[in-house]
Amino acid sequence: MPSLRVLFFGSPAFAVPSLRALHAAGHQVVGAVCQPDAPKGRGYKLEPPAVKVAAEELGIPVHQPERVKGEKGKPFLELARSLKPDIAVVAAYGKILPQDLLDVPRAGCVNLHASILPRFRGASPIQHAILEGDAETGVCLMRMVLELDAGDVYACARTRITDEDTAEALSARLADLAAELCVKHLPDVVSGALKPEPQDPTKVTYAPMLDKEMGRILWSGDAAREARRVRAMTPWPGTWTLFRGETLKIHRAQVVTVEGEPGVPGTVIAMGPDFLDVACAQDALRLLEVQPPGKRRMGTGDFMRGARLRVGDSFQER
RNA sequence: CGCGGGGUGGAGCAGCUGGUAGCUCAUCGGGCUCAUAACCCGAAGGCCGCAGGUUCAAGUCCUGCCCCCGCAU
Repeated sequence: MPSLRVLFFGSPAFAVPSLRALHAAGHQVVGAVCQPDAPKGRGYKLEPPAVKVAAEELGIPVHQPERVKGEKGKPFLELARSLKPDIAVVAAYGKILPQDLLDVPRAGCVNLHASILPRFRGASPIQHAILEGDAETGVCLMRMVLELDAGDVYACARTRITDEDTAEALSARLADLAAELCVKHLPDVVSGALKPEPQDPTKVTYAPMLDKEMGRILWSGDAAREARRVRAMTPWPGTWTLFRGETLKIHRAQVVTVEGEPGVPGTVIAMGPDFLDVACAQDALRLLEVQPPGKRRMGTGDFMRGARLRVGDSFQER
């Protein structure tokens, strides 16, 4: 297999297996482009993206342009051209690439997207696949065009979503699938041996960027969906509700079927030694692991003891 | 110097304006029960994060340090 000059774009952990796989497959990764280090965590400590850490370990030159578009992006555009890549592989880079940058590699740019396109174009396909209750999801290797995630698809790999999958776990699995898919098909993409399929425009759905608000538990909703929300928003943005005026994080929960009317949404309708059931509009959500502000996460049993919680107490949606 | 909460028997918490540490659970012993997050009686278990300071007296006030966490990013 001929070694290709690959320019890699990616930032978070999801992109790391692909970067490593390309390197391990003997391709010449001429650069790893990722987001600039950003202040994170308590006290604003500067943290490098996962890709930067991995790239440095592999001896791959790292580039962290502030801008890749417009006038301010010119320097990086020149840099990219100077690397003379055969192809660019993009995996959760975090910035939109302009056309002049997409045109730099001789064989264009491909993207590793964490869904079976055209379902869930956009920034958070993994989380939305869980939230919507999809039975399976996957990754696609696709041609990049200016419109977000709209390019023709070269190949996909699928995986089932289990009842236990959190976004974190599923993301790790998909990252490995992406790495495999990428290494397997890249040479044929560059040679032109593999022809991409256009996406069916009637089946397009979007997975918009997540925010804090997506982690709000809707007691006025279906408990099954809220249970999925807990898994989908793990570890970020996390799932939470309001209890006695303060936010309570919910780390683990499951659905409990309730005959007839569960009761006033948000109300505790049953308690056990290590769980408590809260009424939703449909069925109830059984809380198993929570976290009050300023405390570490704890089993629901511990939480109930400290909070002196009783049946009839309630959680607020907003 | 981003904002803020917290470190009290094994666990989760209370302890207001300083005066010999309390609650719920767990544990151990005994009893009771068809059953229940079972219940009743009794017991053990804490140098109150660390180091100084103020005071007749500090978990409780002051100072410094260590550790945990929430928000924000």
